Amino acid sequence: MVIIITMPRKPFKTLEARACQAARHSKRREVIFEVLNSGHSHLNAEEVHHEARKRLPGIGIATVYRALKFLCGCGQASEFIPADGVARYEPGGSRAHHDHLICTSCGRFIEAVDPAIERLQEKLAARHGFKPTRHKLEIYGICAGCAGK
Amino acid sequence: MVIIITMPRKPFKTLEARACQAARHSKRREVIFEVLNSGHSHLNAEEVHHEARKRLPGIGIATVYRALKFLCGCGQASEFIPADGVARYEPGGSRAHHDHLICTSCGRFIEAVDPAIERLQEKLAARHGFKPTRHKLEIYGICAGCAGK
DNA sequence: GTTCTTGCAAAGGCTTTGCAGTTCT
DNA sequence: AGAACTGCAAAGCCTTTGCAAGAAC
Repeated sequence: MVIIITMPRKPFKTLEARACQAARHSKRREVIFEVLNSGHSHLNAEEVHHEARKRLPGIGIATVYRALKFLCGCGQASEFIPADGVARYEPGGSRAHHDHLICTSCGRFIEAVDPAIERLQEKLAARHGFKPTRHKLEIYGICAGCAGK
Repeated sequence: MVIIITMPRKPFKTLEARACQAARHSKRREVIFEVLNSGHSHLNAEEVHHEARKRLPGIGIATVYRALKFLCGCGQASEFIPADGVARYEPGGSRAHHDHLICTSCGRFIEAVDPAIERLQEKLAARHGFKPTRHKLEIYGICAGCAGK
């Protein structure tokens, strides 16, 4: 049986260079880009909005959502959706790929990569005649800090 | 910095045996359990509802959601949330763990497991002082069928 | 009879969209 | 001027919840 995934949450479409260049210089987008790159990471839209407001008090949540989709489309940000279904955003595109260890006790996100796992994933996909374009690995559990308590 | 994940979508809580036994015999729950085990897999709540209606025309969507959470809590079903943020359900608990290859062209879900990857994931977590409880690996790409076209 | 379950409708939470006004080129 | 961007409020979608009625024990 074939299951069709309908995507009510519109995935950002990868924009062509043309579209990215057609973009105008916008203070809002710049600020949102800065927020993503300011050390805070894995922020959700609301948190990005909160940070952005500190710099541009009038900025609206819709603008934040629009800018995030735009940045994702241009490869300047990436979106990921953890088990609670609420999108979170990181600077950069897939270039800086990494997986996540997510602490279910304190909510901390730890970034990690293991080249060996990456290779095995490729092989696993190949074994099923599948051409992978991207993947997502999330490990939920208890982080070192929380385990110590 | 620590990020707290708020979980607006309430994760099903693992029910104690007591709670599972306190449950009454309910035709609805039985039917929903059957739907999950009927060969259709990776159904979302709406699809489960649709199937369940064929057998019990009057069943409501709220009942479906409640039953799914309940079954997940008892380990008789498991929930997973793919990149579109819409929950999908499978029969069985974590016992029958597997990862997913998801075709972005036709929407097909392919189940796969690779013990070597599982082991490496454990090691990766351990390397970060992290005690994993569960994990999720999704590989998005093009399946063999779609690639052939 | 008490406790659990259900349907319905309403509410919630996150995200997108329509539209009129604003900004950039 | 023309095209893109923005804020606001409204709408959408998926999911949860309150409540009165129903079913199970």
